[in-house]
Amino acid sequence: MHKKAHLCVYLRIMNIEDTLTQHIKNALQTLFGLQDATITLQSTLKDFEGSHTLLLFPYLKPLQKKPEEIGQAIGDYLVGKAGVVGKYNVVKGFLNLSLTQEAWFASFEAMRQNPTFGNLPARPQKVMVEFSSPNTNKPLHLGHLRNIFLGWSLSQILEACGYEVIKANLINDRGIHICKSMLAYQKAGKPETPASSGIKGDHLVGKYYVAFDKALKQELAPMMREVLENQRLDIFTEAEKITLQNALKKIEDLKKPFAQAFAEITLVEFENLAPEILEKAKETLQTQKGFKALSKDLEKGELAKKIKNLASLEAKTEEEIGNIKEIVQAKTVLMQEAQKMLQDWEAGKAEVIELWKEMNGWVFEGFKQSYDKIGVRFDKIYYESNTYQLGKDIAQEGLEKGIFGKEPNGAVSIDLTAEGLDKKVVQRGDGTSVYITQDMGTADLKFQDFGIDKSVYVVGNEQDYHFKVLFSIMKKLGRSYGEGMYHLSYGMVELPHGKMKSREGTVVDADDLVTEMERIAEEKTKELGKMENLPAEELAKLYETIALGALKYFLLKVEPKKTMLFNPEESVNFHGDAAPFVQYNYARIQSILRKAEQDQVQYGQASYANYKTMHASEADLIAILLTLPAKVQEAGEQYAPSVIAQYSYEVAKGYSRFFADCSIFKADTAEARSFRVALSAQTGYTLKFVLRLLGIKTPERM
RNA sequence: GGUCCCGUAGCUCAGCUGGAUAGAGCAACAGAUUUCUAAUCUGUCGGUCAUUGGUUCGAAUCCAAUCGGGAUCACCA
Repeated sequence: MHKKAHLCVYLRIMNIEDTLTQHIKNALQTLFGLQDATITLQSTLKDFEGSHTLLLFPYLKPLQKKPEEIGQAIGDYLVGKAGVVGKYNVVKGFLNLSLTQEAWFASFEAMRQNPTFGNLPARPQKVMVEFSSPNTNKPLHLGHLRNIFLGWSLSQILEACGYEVIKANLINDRGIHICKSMLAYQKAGKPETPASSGIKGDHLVGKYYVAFDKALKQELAPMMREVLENQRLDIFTEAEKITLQNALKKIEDLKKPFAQAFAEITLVEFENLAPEILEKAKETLQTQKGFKALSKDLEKGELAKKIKNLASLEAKTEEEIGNIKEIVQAKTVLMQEAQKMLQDWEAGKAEVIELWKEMNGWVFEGFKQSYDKIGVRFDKIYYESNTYQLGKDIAQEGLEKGIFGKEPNGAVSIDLTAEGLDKKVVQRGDGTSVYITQDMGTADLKFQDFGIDKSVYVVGNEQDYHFKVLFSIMKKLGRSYGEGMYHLSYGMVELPHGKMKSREGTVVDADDLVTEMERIAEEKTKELGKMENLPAEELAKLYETIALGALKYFLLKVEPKKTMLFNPEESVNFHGDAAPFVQYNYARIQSILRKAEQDQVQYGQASYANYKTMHASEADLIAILLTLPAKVQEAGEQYAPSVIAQYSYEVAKGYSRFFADCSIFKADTAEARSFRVALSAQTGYTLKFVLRLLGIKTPERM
């Protein structure tokens, strides 16, 4: 009872912003009779004295007074009344407030007393976060890692925000992609297994996927030549012929403007350029390919314009060739065999199912190892082989409700043009599912399974449109969770030379990357030579903690929707704005706490009750620590782990500065020493808290 | 072509519910350790916030147009 009342007092003082806001409201009303004025508080810029700044601009007009006048009046009121504000200064339209030492101590104490500081009150809502959702034909790569880390971190953040969170993974274990791997495996004719080959299951299956692709290319090349050069179309249906002829005509039509534009270019024009660009240009001119890449290297000007024009013509031609390829590819023996296998799978043909189960089993085992390694697990795993037929009843339901309509051939569709979207088919004319059919069904399944209020999808931004449509449909159908659907859309991770392309072997494999990061972590640790006394087992754990931390932080600190660049040579830093720096500060704090224990330094409130002269970096650090709940809330509301990542760096930097400015065990007074240990402990709590939200571990020493 | 996203320092990124002199890290340069972890701290250098116009007391931030980059526009997934 007593304890509870005690806590309430603290909680009231704790939120300085709320307290200040309330006092300022009172001031405005008492002094000027202003009701319900908007109050904008922001943190004070470095160069000015104070910690909180009130913007006075909004009051200038209604009060018809100068900002200095208003600022002084409010400032005087606050200093007189509140006991929170010690002094103030007014600069132009800004009222800078300095808090009293008592206010800092009181808020610090409140924070310390709250063992779950940073967690928001529980709310009776369930949210499912679906992430990872891999295909089972190849191993995880860097792009998947961005997805997985985002999903995991968001789950932790939402839990801290008080939601009950279900982490779900929807594995795409069926379809043409896995049939390709299966077919290649079958054809290879030797009974290779992960055990026999020593290759991790997902990598082994990926190997056969690549093999299929290679064989397909070989088969396709002469066929494409037949079509493109000899225009022989006898193997195609009439409808296909028409499409192909159209495409061929377009390509033909593009040739003349291309040749014309090409003729206008002379090598002389390139001669002023850097030698490496000249080299590139020569090659491009010779092969008449790669104009797009070349145009990126050029400065603005006449020449760049010409090259750009060529690049655009080249792209159009390539697009047409792509269209042709799609049709021709379907005629290859390999693709037809793969399609046949898919049909057999759907028909439940025993030997196909058996092989499918075996190979998927290998992949799942491989994925499990990867997930374990990066510290990720799921509460629920869905398999698309179980869900891909779902959603047909919803198509029916939509028809009955008049939300969907029928096409002449029986396809079910929805017209979303009123919302700026298009018409979308949700079920084929033959009654079978399309992609969105199963997503509708799965959305309902998730609700049936867990009674969720919100549903988050961590999926790449190439599916932005798809989710707009899906969410719109589920809302129209009146689903209770419809308003709570959110697409956490993230951008691609690009490499210095451009996109990752599995076919060109420029994919950064997730397992390889983690291993490489651990190697670097080991190298850096050894360079520093501080950890030589640690047993090998603990060292290995430390390397893993640092390596994964660096990688996760690197991928999480950037706003999700932005395309980001990954440069293997230099991207994942261990210094500055990076996880190892944050972890390092945590480790330092643990070292301090160990020493405090050893020296039997008390650091309860009583031990520093008489400490009065706080250093500026101590107050700054408290101010940073106090914003934890606000940061958690912001990150949750915006679905933005980047907010937490940036905050973790802010905390670490604040501590690092404090550490440099204030000696702890050699402090002038015992009070100062105790307080600084307490401040370190609270910082340690905060660092651990936020790093956990990012899925990053904290080392006890490093 | 329609729609959506992005464009901030040499590089990678913050800031974008409008507020002071646009911030960090990396890189470069100059300092700091008889001291609790230097994977650190302090400082210097570095910017027409893509461009133009508009709204406003005030715009990197909101609106419009333009230019660049990307994505997407299937009865594919």
